[in-house]
Amino acid sequence: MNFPGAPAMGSSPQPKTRTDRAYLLLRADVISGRLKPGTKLRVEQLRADYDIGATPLREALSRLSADGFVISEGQRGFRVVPMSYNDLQDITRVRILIETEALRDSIESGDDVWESRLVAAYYRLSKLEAQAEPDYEQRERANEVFHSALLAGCGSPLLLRLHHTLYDQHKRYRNISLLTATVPRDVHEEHRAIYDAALARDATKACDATRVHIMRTMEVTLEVFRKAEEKPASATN
Amino acid sequence: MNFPGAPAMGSSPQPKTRTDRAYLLLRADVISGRLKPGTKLRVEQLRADYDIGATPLREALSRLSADGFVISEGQRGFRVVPMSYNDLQDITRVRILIETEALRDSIESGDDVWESRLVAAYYRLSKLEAQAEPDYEQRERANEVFHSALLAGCGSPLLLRLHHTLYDQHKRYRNISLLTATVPRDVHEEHRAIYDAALARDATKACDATRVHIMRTMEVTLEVFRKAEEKPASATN
DNA sequence: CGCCCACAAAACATCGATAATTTTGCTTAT
DNA sequence: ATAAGCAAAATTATCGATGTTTTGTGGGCG
Repeated sequence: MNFPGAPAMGSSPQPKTRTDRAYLLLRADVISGRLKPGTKLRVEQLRADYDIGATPLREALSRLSADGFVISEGQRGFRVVPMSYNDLQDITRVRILIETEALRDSIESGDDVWESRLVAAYYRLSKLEAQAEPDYEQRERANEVFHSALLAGCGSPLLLRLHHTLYDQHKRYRNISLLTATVPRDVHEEHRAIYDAALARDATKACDATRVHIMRTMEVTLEVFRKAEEKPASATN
Repeated sequence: MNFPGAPAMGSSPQPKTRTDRAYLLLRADVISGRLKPGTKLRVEQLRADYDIGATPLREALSRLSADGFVISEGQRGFRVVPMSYNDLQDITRVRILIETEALRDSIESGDDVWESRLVAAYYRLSKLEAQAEPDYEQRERANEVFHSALLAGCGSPLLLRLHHTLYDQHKRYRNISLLTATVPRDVHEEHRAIYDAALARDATKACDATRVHIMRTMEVTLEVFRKAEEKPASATN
């Protein structure tokens, strides 16, 4: 009764194996903040929460530890990687390094397809950013698509992979700051600057704009984060 | 991947957990070339070879797949990451990016301890490189220690971590080219240039020298690698 | 003669249970 | 009362066994 299987549906990535599902779920929960920094990840607990066996869970946790989302403490289990002022600065710094390099490459070697995809992504993002009543969920996704589109022309799989991981690690910090969103900031203008420079094939200008953009993002986040650090309401669960 | 900030020590005498041992053994065997590119990693086989249960092995393989040493193919098990001309170029490029950034930082903020360790590492490396009858094992280790010492002053844990992984991925390519060692090359001179610039606190010059050094290493390896690619003797096992 | 389907064998992924280790809580002596 | 030492409890790491998917092979049909 096992047919060769339904044709692949690209849009909804239903993970084929349980390890993959566990990986994606845990990753998403760490990034979204549902799993708080420093939380101990007891396998029994996770087993109940996700309805996945211990083995695939441990495998997923192993992968995540290599990615830097959780830490594997000797024989004392796993816990969510803590967040810190210094860590955010470190991630930001490396992200700038990786992203500007990839962007430069992308701009210099991107073809027509790259351009048109970039235009589309920017158009969509602009529309969402212009909304008076923002849907953060969609906006976040559009933001991610836009940044990916910028780099898509880059010829280095490694750079893209690193960027993906760093982007999500950074996102974790950004997510906690969204809650307390604060400082006035014209994000759209920053995006526009990058976009214009990219289309004009001015790599240096685009990289500068990207640097500014990422730095500003970090600064806003740092602000919120420092406050949150003073009164730690983290669940030690 | 879990490693302390400590400089590379070849062998962790007794990894605390079996997963760790499996991880280190597999990693070493992939890097050394004992496990050939593309080889299918059958769990039963590994189980027999390393005398470690299936669970820790799978966890180790998961970590390695996140590190980029093996690939996890859907429901079709694991295999050693293939090697290719393009991959080497990609790794080299990113390694240069990461290593020069870390080096610049290190030079600008390294203290006395950093300096003295660097002197020691260079001294040892020089001695080994001057030997008429080279011990590649030791030389390789000294090389690693030297490069680590150069970067040790860098304030970014992330950069160091990335460097460590990239260095080892690069090493894998270098190892296969050692067998067919060929092109005349004054490695010591390249090291000296980096060393002198670093001690003189000339970051730009040191980065340039590093770039040259890494590029030369890649070129030598590419040479050998291209030949090997023509007559593929790889085990499809 | 070749292609396709069905079946069998192998390998992978997963589960439940066991062994080993760490943490916790309690007792006792200073 | 406090700190050290021991014992129980919780939790992790690991193993052996079981279900599923994939792969290889042979026979039937066009």
